[in-house]
Amino acid sequence: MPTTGVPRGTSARGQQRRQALLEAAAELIIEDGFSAVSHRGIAQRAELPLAATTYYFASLDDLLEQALRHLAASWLDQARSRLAQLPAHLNGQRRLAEAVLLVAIATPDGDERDAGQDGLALYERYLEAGRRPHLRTVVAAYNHEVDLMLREVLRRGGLPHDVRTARLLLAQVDGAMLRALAEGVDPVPVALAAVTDLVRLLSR
Amino acid sequence: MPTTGVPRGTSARGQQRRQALLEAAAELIIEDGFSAVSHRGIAQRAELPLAATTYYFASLDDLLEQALRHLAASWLDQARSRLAQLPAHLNGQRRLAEAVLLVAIATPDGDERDAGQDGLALYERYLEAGRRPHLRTVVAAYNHEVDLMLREVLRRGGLPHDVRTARLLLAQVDGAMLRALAEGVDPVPVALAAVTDLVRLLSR
DNA sequence: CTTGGACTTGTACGGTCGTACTACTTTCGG
DNA sequence: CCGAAAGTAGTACGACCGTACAAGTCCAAG
Repeated sequence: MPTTGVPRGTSARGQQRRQALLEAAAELIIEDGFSAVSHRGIAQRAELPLAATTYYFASLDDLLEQALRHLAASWLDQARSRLAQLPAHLNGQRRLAEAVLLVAIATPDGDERDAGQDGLALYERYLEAGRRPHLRTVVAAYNHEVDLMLREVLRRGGLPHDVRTARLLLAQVDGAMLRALAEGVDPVPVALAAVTDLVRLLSR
Repeated sequence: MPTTGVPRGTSARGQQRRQALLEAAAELIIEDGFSAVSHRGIAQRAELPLAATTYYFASLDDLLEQALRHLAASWLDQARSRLAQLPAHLNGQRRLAEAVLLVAIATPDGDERDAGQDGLALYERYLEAGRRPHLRTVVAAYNHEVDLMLREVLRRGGLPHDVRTARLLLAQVDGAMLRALAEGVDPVPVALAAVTDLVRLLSR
């Protein structure tokens, strides 16, 4: 269903333009943060006129919500493809911890990145959703999917794979990452150490 | 040292006004979020003219940094006073988990609040610090103090009280709180359950 | 070919923003 | 008591913002 009562952008070209705007918005969210995204910024990034942003989307809120949905979907896609590449049995706490990070952190190009600014967007979604109720369902659905994947990782590691444990893992990753990002430390090693500790506790 | 080379607000009245502005800014950060705070909003809240905000502070960034410092200090004060009221021995995993939350979460009026919007500011500091390097030291120092208090709580609970364990606890609280806030769930019970699980793992 | 609706886009409106500036008042050492 | 410095505050400037709108183009149905 379209964003307004009036049909907008139903043609092939229209859908292309919508998509271009959403991707531009997603990039800006990652680079500059949620609150720094504007109609004009999106239009410039997508190389489209300003008015295109108001033609295809009812409001900036609407655009941002759909952009977040787009982001979450691509994050999930990546996490799923990473999970698919993992072996059926994860031996060793270190290997298990690495697998947890692979599905819990959706960095753009794998773990080679230092995730300087990019990681922030991953967590800004929490804040933004807390403030804007209509984003909550998006985040809740995303987190639920991550829970499921983490349970699968736990299962492959021979650990208890109930929901509580999965949530424990995700919260640990989020908390450790966020702290490292805030303190200007490389977040991935910090999160890896934290998750390794937690995995060690779980396998006692 | 003053915020600029020129001495500003050294008089008694000047210091009062500075403080009023900082407190107004802190309240606005908590209520509306970091990015929604403006010179005009602060001035209105403090019942001072707009120009007072630019007279006492070199820039909005400067004002926000000092406001965050003010907030962190008051959070630490509260956490310290709560820690002081705790018994010397914390018996039981539930009691220990509650103690962890008491020092790790600086809600304004204790745990009676549902921490609807207020909790967000606690975590928005992470995001803002990640984006603005000069805020990192503030957050890092705050977190370090919380680490120390959590180690004391662990000690009173008869659990290993090294830094790693304290960081594990804080990350768990932060991750669980943030998720609950984002999903619109009452965050304190969620965090309590998560910390209880972690404490159970630690005391095995 | 015509015509009506979808699509496109330059432009403009009203608003808020950070900050600078200019007068005015208060304070206080000499 | 006075003059300089500090403090105070009203106002203005340029920039950016979300959004509305009118005038244009395009295209398929009649």
